[in-house]
Amino acid sequence: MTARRGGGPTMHDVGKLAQVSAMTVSRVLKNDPGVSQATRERVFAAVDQLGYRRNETARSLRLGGSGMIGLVVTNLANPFYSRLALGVQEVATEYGFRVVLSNSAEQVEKEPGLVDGLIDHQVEGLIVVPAGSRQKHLADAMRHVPVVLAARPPAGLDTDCVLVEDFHGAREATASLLAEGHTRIAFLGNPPALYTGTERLRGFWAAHEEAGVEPDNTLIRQGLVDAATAEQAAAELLDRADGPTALFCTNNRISHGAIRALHKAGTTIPLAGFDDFELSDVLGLPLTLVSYDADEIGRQAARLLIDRLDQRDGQPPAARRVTVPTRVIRHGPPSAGPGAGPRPLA
Amino acid sequence: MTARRGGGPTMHDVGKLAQVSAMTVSRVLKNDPGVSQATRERVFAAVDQLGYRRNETARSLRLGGSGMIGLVVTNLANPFYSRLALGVQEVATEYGFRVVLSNSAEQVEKEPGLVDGLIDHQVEGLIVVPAGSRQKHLADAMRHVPVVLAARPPAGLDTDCVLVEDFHGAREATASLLAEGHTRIAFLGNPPALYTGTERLRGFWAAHEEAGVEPDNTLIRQGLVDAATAEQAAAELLDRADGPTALFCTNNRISHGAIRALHKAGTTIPLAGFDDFELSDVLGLPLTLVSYDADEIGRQAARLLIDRLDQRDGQPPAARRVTVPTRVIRHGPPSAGPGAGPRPLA
DNA sequence: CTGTTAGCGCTTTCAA
DNA sequence: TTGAAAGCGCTAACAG
Repeated sequence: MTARRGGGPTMHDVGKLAQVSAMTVSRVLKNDPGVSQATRERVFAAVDQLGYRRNETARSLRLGGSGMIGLVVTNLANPFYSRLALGVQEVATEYGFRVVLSNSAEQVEKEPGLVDGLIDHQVEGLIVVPAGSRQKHLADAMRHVPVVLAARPPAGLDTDCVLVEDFHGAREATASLLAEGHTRIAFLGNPPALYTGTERLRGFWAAHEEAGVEPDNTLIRQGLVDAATAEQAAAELLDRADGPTALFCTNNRISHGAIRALHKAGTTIPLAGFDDFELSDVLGLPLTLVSYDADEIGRQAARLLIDRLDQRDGQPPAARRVTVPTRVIRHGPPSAGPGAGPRPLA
Repeated sequence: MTARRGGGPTMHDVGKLAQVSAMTVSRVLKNDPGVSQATRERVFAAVDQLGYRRNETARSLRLGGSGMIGLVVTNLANPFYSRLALGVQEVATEYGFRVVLSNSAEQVEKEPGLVDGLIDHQVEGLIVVPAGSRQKHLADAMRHVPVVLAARPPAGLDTDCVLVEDFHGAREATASLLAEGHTRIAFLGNPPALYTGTERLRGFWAAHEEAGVEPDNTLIRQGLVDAATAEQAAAELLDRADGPTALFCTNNRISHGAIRALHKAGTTIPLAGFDDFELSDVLGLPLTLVSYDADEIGRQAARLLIDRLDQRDGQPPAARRVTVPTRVIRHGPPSAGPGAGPRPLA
């Protein structure tokens, strides 16, 4: 077992050196106006000399609040989450809160433990991007602190959330493919248990209905969890004689897998999908991407949470739902339309 | 100002319900063997009923150790840092430590504040990827807790660090370009104040010397801080009549900028650089990338730190330096060599 | 303007 | 096997 360190100087030590009580040191450090300038200076001198740092742990205990909010995400390596984290941090800092980040590293089953851990460490609130569809651990968490969901709606919980225009974005991007004349568009999606998955499928479907095109069910693949599974699914579809003339991908990792499949097959067909990504514009592929501001999701979530913290004494406000807009981006060569069929790469 | 929450049930409350003292509750929760089975069960029942969670803040205060280590990075959106963070977390968890992540969001001047904040929150040790070359704040930090540096060496500090084979990797990648006959290779690098910058330039230079090629100083651009500045620098070089026949980039963001410049110029020449990146293999560009395991940097750093924490009572060990190996990866079409000159894109 | 007292929730130590 | 007392470092509330 690892030894724990005892500790450095305390306010008492500082006080002794500055010839005042610990209480006065506390006042000086808190910028309490009721301290003479002379004393103030002596205290600061003592602080410097001892290299004293106030113990926030003791402070939290005494004050009954840690000044921390917890953020739980699945995968920081995905820019979506790291941008979201930046947004949370930006707003939290502004309001004097510190953010403690927890990363479930793609393991859904770790999420409840992370949430509990954060609560044990006295975070005053939580922002969570739930990895799975089970939210019981979040209901438990809500017994202790306010919880705000990001990018996923609550399932049986009465709390705030920040969502992307999933339906709208998917419909718009799909419609753009349909407008180019594509009628055989493959859908590559994450597990239907995820809200974003079903919602984006709904948008995909709605665009078809509006265009009077019947979607081909055999071109719909859900349950893709990462770039590798997406690549395989895409490869299988591309291999079919009656394969798709365009692809729709529900997130950046799935797009990556699909792009890799296209590359390996040595062909290309138009691809639409959620999430813009780095270098998407230099791939030279016909891409239609649904882009949105992940930072903004984080900022909004932080605002909702802090607002709830401010209201802690009064009536808890009714659950709110904030939506972050999407916009469609076009990259690469203009689509040749479905007639051209799969195009060999240059 | 934000109200602070009072608090949920305490051990005292649990004890009252289970008809034991708080002390016994503490023992049960700690798995202390000296408690009767019957009592144990009553306590657990009370814990469940109240939804009790042990207050880690109070615990830390009493124990004189928080069980947390701090990690400071500049930019979580860069996969290098998020992978590193994963590695740290992996090892820390294994040893029962929690990781508190702090992100300076590219603002070098925020780093000292983050470090101080973590110390105030009683982290038992720190892992830092220093953003700049000034390390005075780290010297201050070392007065309180052990500090391990990742990806940068200490400058005037006596402490452990984990480094990449910067020199070796740069030399090897450059050598591969030289072997293809290139003699006019541009160097696009980050500010020389950063260790990785100068070290990678040294490798670049050494490869030239070994090949008997005189590097052209006018092709060397240092001080590039992001993709945008790199893009501009690359564009300027490509625009010259006596421009380079190949590029060397010192990190992923600079590579991204250079690739975009190539794309906009509508030409391509071989590019070598540090850091592999997503979709590098489907760009269809002749790339020579120096790849390494960022997770492993994090893991090693965590090991060094935890080892130091274990030795806290005894003699502090001498500063150690661990190196993580690099390997060179080739992507895209075989280089046509310098004779071919800039090649129009397909 | 400054100090004393008490206690945040927990655990170590000592006693029963 | 269990409990009482003391105190980790800090600060609100009350003196002086």
